[in-house]
Amino acid sequence: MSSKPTMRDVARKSGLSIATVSRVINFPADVPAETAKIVTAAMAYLNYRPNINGRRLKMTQTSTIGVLVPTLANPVFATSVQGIEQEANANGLTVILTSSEYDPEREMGAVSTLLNNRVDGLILTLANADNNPVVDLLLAEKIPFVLLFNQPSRADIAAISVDNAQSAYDMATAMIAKGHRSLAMVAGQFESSDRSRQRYDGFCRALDDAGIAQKHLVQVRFGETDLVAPLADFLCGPEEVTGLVCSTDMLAIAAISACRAHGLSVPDDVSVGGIDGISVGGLITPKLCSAVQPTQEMGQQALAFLRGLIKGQTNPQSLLLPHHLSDGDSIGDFRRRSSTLL
Amino acid sequence: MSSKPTMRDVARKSGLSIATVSRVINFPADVPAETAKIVTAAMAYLNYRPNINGRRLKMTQTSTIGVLVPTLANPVFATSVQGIEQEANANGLTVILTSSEYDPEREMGAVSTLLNNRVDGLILTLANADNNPVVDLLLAEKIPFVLLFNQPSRADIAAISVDNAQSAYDMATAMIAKGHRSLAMVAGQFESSDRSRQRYDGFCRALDDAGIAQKHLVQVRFGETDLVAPLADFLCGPEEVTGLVCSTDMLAIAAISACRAHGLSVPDDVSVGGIDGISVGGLITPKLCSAVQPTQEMGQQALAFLRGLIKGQTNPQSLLLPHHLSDGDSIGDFRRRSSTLL
DNA sequence: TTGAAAGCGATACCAG
DNA sequence: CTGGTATCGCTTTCAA
Repeated sequence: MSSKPTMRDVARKSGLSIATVSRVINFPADVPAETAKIVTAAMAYLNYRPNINGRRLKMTQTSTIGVLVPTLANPVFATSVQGIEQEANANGLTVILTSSEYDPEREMGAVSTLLNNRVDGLILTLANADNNPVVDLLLAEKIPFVLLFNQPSRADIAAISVDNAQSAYDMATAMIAKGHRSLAMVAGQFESSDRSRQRYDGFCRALDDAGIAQKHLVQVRFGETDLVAPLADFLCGPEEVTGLVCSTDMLAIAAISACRAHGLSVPDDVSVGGIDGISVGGLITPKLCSAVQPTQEMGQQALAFLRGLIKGQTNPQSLLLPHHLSDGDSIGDFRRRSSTLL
Repeated sequence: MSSKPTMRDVARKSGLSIATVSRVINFPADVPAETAKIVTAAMAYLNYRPNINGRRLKMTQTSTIGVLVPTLANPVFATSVQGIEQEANANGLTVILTSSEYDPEREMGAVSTLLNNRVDGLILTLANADNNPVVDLLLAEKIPFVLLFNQPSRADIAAISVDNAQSAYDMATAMIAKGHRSLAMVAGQFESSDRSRQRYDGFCRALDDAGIAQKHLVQVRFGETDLVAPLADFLCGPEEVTGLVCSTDMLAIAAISACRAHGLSVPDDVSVGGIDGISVGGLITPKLCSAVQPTQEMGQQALAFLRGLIKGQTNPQSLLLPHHLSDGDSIGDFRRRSSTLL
């Protein structure tokens, strides 16, 4: 009485068998409407609630998927998880959420938890997609998974991202075309973001192709949002630059604050470009340019892809979403997109 | 062989019983080091991974908690979930995530899913905390839960929030003190956010107390981020106002964009104030004022509170976090706080 | 210190 | 169309 009613209780109440109760829940079509009505009434009367854990134990599929992101404090990941959640909800899947806090060491633990839960598949954003023990484990255990935002070098791993190196290359090249000869890249730490490294590689290649030898790099620790000091040398010190290429929109926003703090007007005195999984944008004097790839949709895509893998209808494959440079205010777009109600 | 190893396999492999295996997993202290070593070796050899669903079925506690937020696309909720996740992780709890998309109709379904999962407790941000069937259900079934950001009128419901009405009152009052006589409130739809209504109430009270009869209200649909048209009447039309009080930081950001689009400089031509679960801030000419209550910590607090409820060590109680008006750039602070690495 | 065995709640096979 | 029953993997007495 005090404890929750089970199928057994419903069966007793309705004078039918537990097997029949199970049928009206799972295969209503296999049961006469009359019978179904009796059972349904009993369920309602008892306030019955199927215990999904019983089902999970019995079935091979758990209808559960695991998600691992660095942090939800970054809107890029948060909105992608929102997309995953939406798509999961539409397909009767339950989402278990974990985060690594950008710490590669914590990834394995988080994934272990997920696997102990016997998730049907995983969607992950890892610090480093290559040479990652988590990836090896998943591959070995043949658990379906798709990487989100990571761009692994192996092509037979399921992944959804933009071309990180190329997008940075394009942005730097565009800034160079506008006349900039002295550029700095603002990036996250490579250990906790392979995207950063890939984008930096693209940045360097662009400068090489333009015959610019001097490459500046400002690396920012995760969580660091005050770029006033880190950028001092470049904005008003000896290494004066005229343009910044930022690894992410969030860094670009922070960089803009720093520019203003140093008395520079953006984008008049300095140009700032931010790259994201969602957007490749540059503040290029005198107009800003950007292109937005909604991360929410990327999340939905990732789950759709994962569902295909789980059903065995699809093969793992790396998907590169197109990126564009176009006119518009990248940062403004970003902000506007994020602007929702509390 | 093809299927995952179970405790039975480990027992067989180690020549011990399944009960002993269970013991080394759950009560290592109750087992001789020698025995434990054998079992551990067998587990490693077999690549054993406990199936949490078996345990969940047997135990009354599932070590799982359910979370429901309107959306993760709003950084306020996303960071709070991040805080929950962090705290859960630190306590060996698994988080199941759902979202309502701001649709009150979807709340019950989401909570049902959570309850079917037999979560130990819930953390929820509801459209309306009062007269909510979800709350009634949870109360009736005696499932521990804590509301986050909601400020229910009943005091015996666990909740963590700021004083919505009072914070809006304070902000409006501060703006009036600066000389503003014509103010408008920018708020979300009341049906999907009781916070909005409570804040609007505070706004009205402030105007009443100041003897200002004219109260302007601009209500914005969820997802709407372009306030140029909605604010046209107030920013350059017949109803010219000199200050905007926004229900959330995100709305404030959108409002600022709209001001600029209308050729107004912020905060010279117009003042904008944003209220959030995290912050009560106003852009008050000539200086911005704000105070930040980190939502991430609110999430952590919520989970800590919930754990107390689950253990029966605490009683449900409504907690109001203090809010402040102080100097600083509310919007800038917000952005800086959000600025992390991809 | 260890093991046998009884469930936890649901699914699904196989008879009736 | 319906019901009995074995089973999923694990926890937890109760004996040995």
